[in-house]
Amino acid sequence: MASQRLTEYERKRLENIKRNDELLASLKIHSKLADLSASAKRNREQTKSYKISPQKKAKSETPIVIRRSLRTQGKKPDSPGLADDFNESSKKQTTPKSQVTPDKSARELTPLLMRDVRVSSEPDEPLVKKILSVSKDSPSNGAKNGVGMRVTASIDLESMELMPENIARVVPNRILSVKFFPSADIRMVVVGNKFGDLGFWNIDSETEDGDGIYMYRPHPAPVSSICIQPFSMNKIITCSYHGLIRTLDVKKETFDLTYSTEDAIFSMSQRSDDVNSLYFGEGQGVLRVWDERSNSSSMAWNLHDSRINTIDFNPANTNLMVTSSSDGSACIWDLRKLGKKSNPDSVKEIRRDRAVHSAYFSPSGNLLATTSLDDKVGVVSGANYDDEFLLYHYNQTGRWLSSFKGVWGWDDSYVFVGSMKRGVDVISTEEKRIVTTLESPHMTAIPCRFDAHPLNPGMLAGATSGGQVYVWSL
DNA sequence: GGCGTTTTTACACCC
DNA sequence: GGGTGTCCAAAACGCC
Repeated sequence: MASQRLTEYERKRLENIKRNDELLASLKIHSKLADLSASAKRNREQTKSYKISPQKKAKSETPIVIRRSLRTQGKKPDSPGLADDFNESSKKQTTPKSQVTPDKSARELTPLLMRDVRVSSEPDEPLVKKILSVSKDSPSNGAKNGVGMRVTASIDLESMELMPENIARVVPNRILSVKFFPSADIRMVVVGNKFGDLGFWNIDSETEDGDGIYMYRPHPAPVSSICIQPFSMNKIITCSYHGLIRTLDVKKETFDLTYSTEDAIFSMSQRSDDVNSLYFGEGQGVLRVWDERSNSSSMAWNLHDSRINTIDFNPANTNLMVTSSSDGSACIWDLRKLGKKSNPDSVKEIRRDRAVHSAYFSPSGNLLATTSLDDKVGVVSGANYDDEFLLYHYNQTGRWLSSFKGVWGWDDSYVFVGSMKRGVDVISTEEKRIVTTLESPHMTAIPCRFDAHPLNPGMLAGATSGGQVYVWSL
């Protein structure tokens, strides 16, 4: 039975390898064609796009898919013949084994050099320089905005615009996570895709360094979340379905290993007032808190019966946390009352008929928006979040698209959520309806995942399942 | 509650 | 501009 399975995976693996080779070959040809006749092609090919480094391809593209498909299907990753496919040079077993991950192989515990996992042909220097230049300024950025590092503003939806130059294909394939650098000084977007690629797009730097697009492969499986430390932006934390949390230290130019587990990590978040703690959702409903100072994890709480899709904190009271889960609920928790029980009581449970893909507190903390597979966007309000309105919103993204997650803008007025009709539906919490849909002829795909720029009102990034990023601005 | 099965269907490429 | 191949995820349902 088991050996039959393995044979099946081996077959699929070979198919995958072949397909990836073909994909990469076509990309290579494509980029060469683009160089030769850049402006003669269609609109889609004129937009900025990542460029693959030829030397990195064979090494980086093929094995990744294997480990991912095994992992996500719950198979042991170290099946015969697959153990040494990632990085042959680091087979040494000298790395001390972490108490969290007794059976991880050594290669995964070693930090990855940025240049070793670089997939794009762009050199690292301009990106590193840029990030280091803004991370110096960040404390002043934060201070002027007080708690939360977020600007509150009322914006005019009509003036939000998607300019053609603010569109780029940052990575190949499906984007799962998108995040702006929390700086008012640069416009930089970071995205994570299904293959484990991390893409950087410096929107303003096309003259200095090509399209300003950089791509790395720190993970062998989908990048489920990205956190950027607002007070030290040279630290970029990423987590993956493969069970690893890696922290990119831009100063050291390494992707360090922060945490490792056998289970998939589906979500990750930080409290705005505590940069040393990392909250993440692991496996089928487990929440864990990682303390960076002690380099250890707290006890694990069993908050849900299925995967935790999002974790968010109330900006006005970061002791209040909300989790959304595929068990059909979103729950609010008081962190001071989680206690020692492995199954603590929630402050409030919001039930939905099907999986809840997101739950986010509004900028003031007074409202909370959920997006669920029962085709609803819900907004709860009131002293105990007991008042609720539910809005029909078609959320059947199917197999090829990342699920929709409605995000807040820059005050409590609007929730932005992807539309299957190639647009962004904007829900007014006051009018309790979709008041407008952001549309553009430049959008060739459906934006699924969003991030509202924390310091730049009106600037919204939308990421697609084809690796594109759209940035609206005022 | 744990499992196997069924269902969903957008996008990019290529001519 | 239209046809075709990708895809092997995730969730719900049915069965025991």
